[in-house]
Amino acid sequence: MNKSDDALSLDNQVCFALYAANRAVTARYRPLLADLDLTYPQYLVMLVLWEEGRVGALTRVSDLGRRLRLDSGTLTPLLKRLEERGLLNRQRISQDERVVTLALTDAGWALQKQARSVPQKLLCGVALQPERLQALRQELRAVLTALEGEAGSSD
Amino acid sequence: MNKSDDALSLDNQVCFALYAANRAVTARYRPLLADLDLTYPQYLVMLVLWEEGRVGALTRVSDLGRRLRLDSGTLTPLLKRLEERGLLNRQRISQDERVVTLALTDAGWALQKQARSVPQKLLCGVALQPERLQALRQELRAVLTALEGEAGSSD
DNA sequence: TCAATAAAAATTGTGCACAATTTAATTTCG
DNA sequence: CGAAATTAAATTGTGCACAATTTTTATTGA
Repeated sequence: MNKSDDALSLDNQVCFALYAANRAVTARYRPLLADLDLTYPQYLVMLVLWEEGRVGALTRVSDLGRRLRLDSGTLTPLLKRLEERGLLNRQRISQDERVVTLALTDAGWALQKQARSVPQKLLCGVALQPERLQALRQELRAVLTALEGEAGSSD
Repeated sequence: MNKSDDALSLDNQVCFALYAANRAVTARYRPLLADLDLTYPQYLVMLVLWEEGRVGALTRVSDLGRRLRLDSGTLTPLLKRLEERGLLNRQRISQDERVVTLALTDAGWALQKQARSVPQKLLCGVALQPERLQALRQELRAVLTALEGEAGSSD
């Protein structure tokens, strides 16, 4: 049996490539985010809050979950850590006491300034053309869409 | 500031696409692997052992780590679980007592038969052409190579 | 020789992910 | 109205990842 024919061969698995590449990218982020004292998932949460807060929207935990594809089991403890650090406040809304909304503090907004240089720094020293990365991003979005069965072109 | 220009926009981040796609793929695997009572990382370990055991090689924990880019902090407890389930044996070698080698049991080899249908089943119901997936795999390998600074075309 | 160094795996501790369940609030509908 | 169903978040428990340290064994070199 030829290795390149074998569906169980590690090297032939897109999924392993995805798994390994994801961890390699996250590892590349780690020292940059350490300067902000954030983990990668925490950084993603902050990205959403910076983006939605900018237009004056109040982000709910469920909104975050929809954007990041994470549930409350992951988000609740993560958000508590960010709250303890003083980056955001969590508050139930009076119209519906089940809902928790998230509001950035001044410290949370201040951190955005520091974070602006992260994407630039990340690409620095990586020998990959931006166009190629954008093509990859679109391919990955297509995979995500196909797997989720969603119309995912705008969110 | 235009959203599509914003480097801090979630939608523009290749890295988030990678993160989300990876989790979506793993989620797609989960029910298939549940039939084998394996997690995805456990499945990857078994793939390596099936592949290397086939040629009669004794796989070391360090070999696994190199292939999967995982350290002993991750592998040791995972391998202990697989050993407890009777899928493999861990044994230190006499030439160098620091080294732990892994040998599949009969049950470990038997599981390979069940696993053969997994790649097929995974693609079933996913509206993605195989050629496109292979192109994606190669792109991801290029990213991995660029990030690790390795010659990664053969392993 | 034997102390210093290096190497392999294990251990410890933190923080995700995610399934499953629980709690509390809201909505639906008979 | 008021019980049943639904929803949002929190909780509980398991299994990765990974940094940092420790333990054990092997190798090096003065």
